[in-house]
Amino acid sequence: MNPEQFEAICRAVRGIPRGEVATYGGVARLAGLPGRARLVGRVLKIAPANLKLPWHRVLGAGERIVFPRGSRARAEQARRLRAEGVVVQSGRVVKRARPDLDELLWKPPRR
DNA sequence: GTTGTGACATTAT
DNA sequence: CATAATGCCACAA
Repeated sequence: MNPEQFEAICRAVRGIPRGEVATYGGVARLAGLPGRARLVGRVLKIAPANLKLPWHRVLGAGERIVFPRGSRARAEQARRLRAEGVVVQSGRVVKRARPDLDELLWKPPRR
């Protein structure tokens, strides 16, 4: 990939707020590279750690962690997500830290 | 140049 | 739920 694409993808990933998540395909689209989900994965893999990218907020389709069960990365990602208040169950994000729209509409807490 | 692999996605069966 | 077919394309062998 060229440097611009690398930058665009890093920017998109950096743009994911704490407690929120995005998918590889979604990041690709946000980066202006629709259909290039694989490239996003590659960038996250080769991105130097000093960039401090919130890679743990990037998930596979269906908001699933893509790393193999039992792998170190798998556990690490779940750990980091939970540290932000995200609910992860069997490798899948069940609930974000901040209430989503559906929840607000279904359960308006205040009067 | 060809092939296999990979931090993926989408659609169809 | 699972598997397969496609699309995508960088990279290493």
